[in-house]
Amino acid sequence: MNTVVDRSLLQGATPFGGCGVLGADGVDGMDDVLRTACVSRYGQHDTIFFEGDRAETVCQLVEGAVMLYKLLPDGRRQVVELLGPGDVFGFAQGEFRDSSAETLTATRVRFYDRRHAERSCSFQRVIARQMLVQLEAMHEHAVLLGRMSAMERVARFLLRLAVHVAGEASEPEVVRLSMTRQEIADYLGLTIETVSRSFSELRRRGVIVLEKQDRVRIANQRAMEDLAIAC
Amino acid sequence: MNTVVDRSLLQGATPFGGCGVLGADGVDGMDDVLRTACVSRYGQHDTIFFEGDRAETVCQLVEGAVMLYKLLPDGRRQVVELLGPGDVFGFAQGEFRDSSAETLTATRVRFYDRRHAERSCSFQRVIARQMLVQLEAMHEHAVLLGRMSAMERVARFLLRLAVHVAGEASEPEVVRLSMTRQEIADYLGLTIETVSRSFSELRRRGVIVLEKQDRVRIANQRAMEDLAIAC
DNA sequence: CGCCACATTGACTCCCATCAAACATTGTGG
DNA sequence: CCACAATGTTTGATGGGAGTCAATGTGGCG
Repeated sequence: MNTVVDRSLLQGATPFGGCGVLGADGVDGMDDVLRTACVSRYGQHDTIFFEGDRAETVCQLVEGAVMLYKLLPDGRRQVVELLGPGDVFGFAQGEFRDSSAETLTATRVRFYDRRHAERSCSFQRVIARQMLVQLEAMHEHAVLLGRMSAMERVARFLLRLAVHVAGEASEPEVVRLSMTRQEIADYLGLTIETVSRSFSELRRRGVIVLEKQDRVRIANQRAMEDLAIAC
Repeated sequence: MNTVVDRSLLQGATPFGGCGVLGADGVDGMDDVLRTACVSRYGQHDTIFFEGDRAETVCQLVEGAVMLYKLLPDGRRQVVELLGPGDVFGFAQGEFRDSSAETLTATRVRFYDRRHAERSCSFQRVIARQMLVQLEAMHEHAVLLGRMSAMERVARFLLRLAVHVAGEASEPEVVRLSMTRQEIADYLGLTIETVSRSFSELRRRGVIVLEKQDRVRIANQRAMEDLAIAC
């Protein structure tokens, strides 16, 4: 007596990607969750919600890319997560969102009612899975932020995007950033100048080619991996 | 027809603390989960598991404190999480543990069988909750690692411990670290010397008093909060 | 006491942030 | 179509915060 579950709910992974997870079992509130879901479209650099907003929905990225970030009172910003199709976000522990969400590209987002989501077993399963994937990604990122040099951070960032794009059909080893230098800097815990200098240095060494400002070809995969320290 | 659930399963929060969560509903595999659970004791600085170990259990901290850390090939270490009573850890996305777990104090840990845990609805609910709490803590920590000065990191660290200890009966504003300077450094993304210098600077300014090496009295709460930037 | 591990302090270096200016890219309107 | 903002990026010069290396201090325990 499986409920019919939109397949898109059952994808999800983290930095810019999505892979399979299963769900949909016994009798629970899944019907409610799906019945109350709705999809919205966003342009590039639109805000989906702000840190501190009341968290009445759970969001799932259907298409596009989203970043979550937090601000310090003096304006310093840290991008805490990059999300791709299938990823779930905006699920808060307390009453309010713990970070802001902004699109990196044109995007479609599905919203579920939080009350219903919390009641549904299948949904909890998907959430648990998602949170776990994101948590492990955060552990990785903590190592990057706490222990890596600027060059290592940038190399790892590019390599990671490359791996996640690899699945897609587009030319291999050409990564589309779809982030400004400032956004990359705020993700990697660096300044825009340091990110730019790192790109230039990689270009100088022939490790990458900047096809356009937001398109990077990885010319020397091996050198890249050495710089990123085991990836 | 509620199954009888050990209350300890239903606690859990993150940095060194635990607060309530509910669980235990309908018919699911919770019985199995609990029947297969067992508790182990550890001394101080014991390893519970290593990164890369097969992840066949899910762990819950009953008593004590545990840190999760990751190592880079060249030996650099990043402590990615601090856990207290009630916290769940060691739940892996894939087949292997993504980080190592080491006790900071004498500890009791309950182990659940992963297969059973994945089947149980109640358990999934607890896991989802736990992952969420930890994920939000990681977001906070990413800000610290990516965007804060050494002094801000140390101040925030102390203040955070103080808040979590506050609930307990012990003297107010006296924080027990139960971590070496090296462990603190590896958590905050600093070196041992920088941590030590920051403590000394705080002492010099009269913001803290070092009662013993691992006991810190926060003498000037206000000054501390200013240093930690809104906490 | 004297060892041992851990912590503190000092001197020096270097990576990255900061400030500033030039350069590139895109879109707009004359 | 080009001039020209407007935004985003790169490059340069400089300084400071934190890392590194080394020596000294300190507390715990056999």
